[in-house]
Amino acid sequence: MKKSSDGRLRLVTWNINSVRLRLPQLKKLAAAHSPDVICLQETKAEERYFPGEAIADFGYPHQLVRGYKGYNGVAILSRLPLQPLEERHWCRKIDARHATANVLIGGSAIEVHNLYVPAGGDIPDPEENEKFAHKLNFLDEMIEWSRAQARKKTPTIVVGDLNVAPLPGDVWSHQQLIKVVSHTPEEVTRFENMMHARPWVDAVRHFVPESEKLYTWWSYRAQDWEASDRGRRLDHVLVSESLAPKLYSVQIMRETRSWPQPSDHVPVCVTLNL
DNA sequence: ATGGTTGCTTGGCAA
Repeated sequence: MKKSSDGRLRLVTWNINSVRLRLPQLKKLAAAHSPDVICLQETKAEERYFPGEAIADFGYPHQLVRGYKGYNGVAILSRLPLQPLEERHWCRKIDARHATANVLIGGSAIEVHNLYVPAGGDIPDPEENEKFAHKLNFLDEMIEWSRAQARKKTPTIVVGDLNVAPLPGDVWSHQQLIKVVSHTPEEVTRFENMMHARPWVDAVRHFVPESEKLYTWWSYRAQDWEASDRGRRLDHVLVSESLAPKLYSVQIMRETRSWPQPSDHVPVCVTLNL
């Protein structure tokens, strides 16, 4: 009997910054790497305008889409069947920052959470900047949420644009970004507490030492993003402990930042041998 | 030096 592909799961997370504008890039990514599951953030499309048929046509018929007009929006696209789960209402808002489903593979299920954490504005002070306050509250809720499912047996993967670069090696200059939203001690401490709460394993740092610089985002504002290389690692793949031994490889798809009309984030790909 | 670019909701936000 022919061996099925049940043993391998390849998952990509990508802040696509408009799914309609970058549909050709999504198709190219799917063709190049053939992931089983693609988690998107910042789709920026109402659900009725989400290009679901086109995406099904290039291989992802199972879809869970959350979206609003113009901002936020997340989606889980899959070659494998999905069993939608109820997303949490973070910070008492309904804002399309969370999509969650069981991915059914080889007779078992893996719980996938796709999250888009608020960026938090420019001023790193919750008193002066309500967007930063919202971000800190969101991260506090992620700690509680992780704690609530501590040592749960369900194999779980959390991915998304978490908008925090937790390690000095996750930013181009730890010193110069210490007071910049995404790398402040307030955010980093919360991120660490969230990681310890379930606990989660950082799938990318599982393979790449902390001393090595790693980025998934480069600002549109740089004259030459590649030459200046002032990036940050904002996009993450976290796995529950039982999945850590099954991690096979990770890849940050830096090359997509050079594609025509790129997103400012690049996809992160993780492969597990189940 | 407090700029710069992009994408959406066409004009002012959000990132």
